[in-house]
Amino acid sequence: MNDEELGRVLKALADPNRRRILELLAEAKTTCDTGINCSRITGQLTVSQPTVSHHMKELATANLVTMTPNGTAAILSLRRDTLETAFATLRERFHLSTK
Amino acid sequence: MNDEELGRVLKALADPNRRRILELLAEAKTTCDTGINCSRITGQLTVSQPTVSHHMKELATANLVTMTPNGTAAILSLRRDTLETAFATLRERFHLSTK
DNA sequence: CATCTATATCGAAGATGGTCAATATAGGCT
DNA sequence: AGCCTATATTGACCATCTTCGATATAGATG
Repeated sequence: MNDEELGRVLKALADPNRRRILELLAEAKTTCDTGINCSRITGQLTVSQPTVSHHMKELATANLVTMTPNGTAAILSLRRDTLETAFATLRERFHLSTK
Repeated sequence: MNDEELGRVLKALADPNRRRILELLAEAKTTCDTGINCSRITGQLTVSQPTVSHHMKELATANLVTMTPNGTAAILSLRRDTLETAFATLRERFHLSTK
């Protein structure tokens, strides 16, 4: 992963609301839910719908979530692979043990 | 690691110049150098000395570097433990495998 | 003490970022 | 067609961030 992509991921992770969104997606996956959409997320946060939409776009641009349109809504899912790649890149750049 | 500390770490990592600083510290350590100080870092980057000083403060606040004063200069070192803790916290929050 | 080198602080400028209300777009349903 | 629900876009506001020049502080050294 190059520095530009890494920067997008880290900038995306730097906001508390975006971290919360990713957390909600992670939880939704493990509870074997039917899936979570933007309006469900808006219900969980204390920010407006346009703000959530903005954050989702940032997360999608950073390849941290995929948004596949499904009718009116969108199926959201966490890109764990991108997180893994980002962590691996950071480990390499900072000479951390690659355990 | 709580969300506030995590936020500081991620925000610190979100800037390219700060990532470069951490990288220089990581390299300095592995090359068994006598150590690197702020002026050496200023020489490697394309930003001014006050800017480097500002970034060092941010990195120190995030516990990503320690700056122990040594005479006129300062001995800088990378806090790998903080990085490890941050990664572990993110892994836990996003339900990634804790390998 | 004077001076040099290293780092920090101040104050300001410009850029970027998070947020909202208002509005637009678009798919599904009656 | 008309409406409802879900998401996106626009435009603006305010806060934060990065950066700089100028200056201050402080330790070392002649």
